[in-house]
Amino acid sequence: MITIKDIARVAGVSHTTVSRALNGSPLIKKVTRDRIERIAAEMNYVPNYSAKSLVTKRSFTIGLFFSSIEQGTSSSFLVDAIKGISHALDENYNLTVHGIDSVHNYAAIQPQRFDGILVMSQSDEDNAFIYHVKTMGIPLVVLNRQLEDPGIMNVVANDREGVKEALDYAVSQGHRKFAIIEGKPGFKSSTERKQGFMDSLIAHRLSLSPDYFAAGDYSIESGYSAMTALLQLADPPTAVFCSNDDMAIGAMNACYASGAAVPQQVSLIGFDDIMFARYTNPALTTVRKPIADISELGTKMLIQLMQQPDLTPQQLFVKTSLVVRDTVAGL
Amino acid sequence: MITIKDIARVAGVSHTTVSRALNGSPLIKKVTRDRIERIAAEMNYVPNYSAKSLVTKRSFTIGLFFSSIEQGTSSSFLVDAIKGISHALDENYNLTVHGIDSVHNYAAIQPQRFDGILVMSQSDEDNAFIYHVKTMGIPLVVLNRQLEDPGIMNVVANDREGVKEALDYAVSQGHRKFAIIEGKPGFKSSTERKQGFMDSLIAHRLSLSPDYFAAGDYSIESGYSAMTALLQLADPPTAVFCSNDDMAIGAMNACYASGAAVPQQVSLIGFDDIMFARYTNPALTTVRKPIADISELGTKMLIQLMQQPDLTPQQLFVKTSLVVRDTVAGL
DNA sequence: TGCAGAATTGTTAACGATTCCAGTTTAGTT
DNA sequence: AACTAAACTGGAATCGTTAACAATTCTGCA
Repeated sequence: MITIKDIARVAGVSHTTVSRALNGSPLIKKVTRDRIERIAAEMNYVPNYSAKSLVTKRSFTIGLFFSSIEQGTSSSFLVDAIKGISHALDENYNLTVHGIDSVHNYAAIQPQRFDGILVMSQSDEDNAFIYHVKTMGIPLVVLNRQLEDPGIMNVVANDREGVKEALDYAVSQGHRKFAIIEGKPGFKSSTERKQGFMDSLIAHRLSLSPDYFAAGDYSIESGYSAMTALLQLADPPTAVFCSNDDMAIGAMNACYASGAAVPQQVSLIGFDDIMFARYTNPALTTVRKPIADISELGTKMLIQLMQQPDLTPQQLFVKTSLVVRDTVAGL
Repeated sequence: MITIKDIARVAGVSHTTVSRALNGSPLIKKVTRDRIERIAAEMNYVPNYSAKSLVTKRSFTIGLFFSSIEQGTSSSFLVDAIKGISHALDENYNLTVHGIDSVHNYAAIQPQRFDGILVMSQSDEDNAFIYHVKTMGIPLVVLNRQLEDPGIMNVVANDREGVKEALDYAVSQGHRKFAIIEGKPGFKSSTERKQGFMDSLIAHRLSLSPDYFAAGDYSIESGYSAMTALLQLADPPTAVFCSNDDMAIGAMNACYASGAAVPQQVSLIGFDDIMFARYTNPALTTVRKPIADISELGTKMLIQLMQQPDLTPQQLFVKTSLVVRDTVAGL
């Protein structure tokens, strides 16, 4: 294994000079630096990060923690998240991945082990973990789930605006009677999406009938039963916004079961753009939550936070995009 | 930050003794050890892994590399894989995750940085990377994709047996006319699954008509067109085995388009049990590839390999399981 | 030419752990 | 009680790097 001392010997300088040259210190003359860099490259030198860490007290690893490793719904998140993060992350940082629910020993989550932590959060059950990280003083960014606490850096999708845009589109297609299947009660995302739904309807001076607000909890099953109820209304809606894609899939199945044609009879709009949205039959029109972008921006914020820990936490919103497929009919 | 020297001071012993006590050295008297362990726990001591790494030359991190981070199909893999791995992995090991295609500098993949490497492989394009790891002498296990090279530890699903079992089931449901949509030519998995298909048919003395062998390449589109062709046959099959779920989804859409009812007119069997398999309409009967189990077993093998690097590489097969849903009709 | 001050480079000591080798204590035997 | 072997503990070096401080080499100008 090549060390800076080996390079120093070859270059005829001290190992300190080598260290400085390789770390871009301004103390080193350009010719010396160039020569040392060339020699290092020739010798295939790779720095020993353990030694580096030991003295600089930085670990060069950032941790990605995500909720519900035991549940299925988060699966496509993860790849997108990792993609976005590695985009923003320096190549000699390590990204370690953990399920929050498999962290048994909170004491092991320490500043000396993580230079920074990203939490891909999907549920308020993550809060205990989030606050532990915060109290340990580890630079932290929470992704994907909107937090109430303004003291934590938070990057999320602009759900409200995204839903409004989708509804605007449906209005432009001629729809006037809109229903919503709401998300899990108590979740910030549920109220945000509902608000976007109402924003659009109000902007277009459309009526908001109480009958058209159906309860849901983000599960396929709840989408199914909510849709079934909606279809039994005397005057059913022509378009239904489902607060996530899972419920949209449930709703679509309910339509099949009730013999209601999608989209001719009922138009459907989802939210998330999960992988499966493009495979449904017909393919689901939905609002794409840009997980990769959220992750990339979050990582950039984390890096800033690592450099200046006193940076004021912000809440950042990333724009969603409307994915028009085949479940909204023109009237 | 608490170090062993702090503990030594409190315990009135040398830091050497503390190190030994905490690492289970037999040289330390039981009473001394117990006392030191108690003090360490009281002081919330957490070892500094950088220091440990520096002297022991172990990094305490194992790397998970997976192919095609830029493609979608692998998404559900990743969560399952991480789940399985963390099951088998000691809590003070770090698991770092990387996309193979985002590794630009092979030189950074070094023994000093990884105690071991797992490759979740989906394509033979990974081979270059795999051989780099091998030549670097890093303990290595390749998961999910069957390798030709017997010199590399390899854990895969028993595709052949799994397909056979699924076909046996379809036969038991009364089917006699079976078609197959094959996987990507040249892939080991394609031939294995095809072989399982034929094994079952031969065992049941059913005929293998060349018309019933349709080419595919594991893509949704190829499933669609293969199925379309199959439906236009004068004597179409009653059951079609699709070599993966993606093609099964394409095939199902082709059935919709041609007005062939699934499963009444055509029964469909997939392979993989991807997340969406349960969401299709009707829900897809398929062969579950036990990614979590593969990953867990692979990790165990990797740990063994790390302890005794001269262990003879093996090829291990993990049993699949048949997931009966709604796409195979009883005749 | 000589010299101050700037620009470079080098010496040495950390960082927190393990480990070799030596030193001390304890126990067992005579 | 004396001696020896076994059991246990400690001192000091080491891993590869950075960084405080010291030392050296250049500059430019009187």
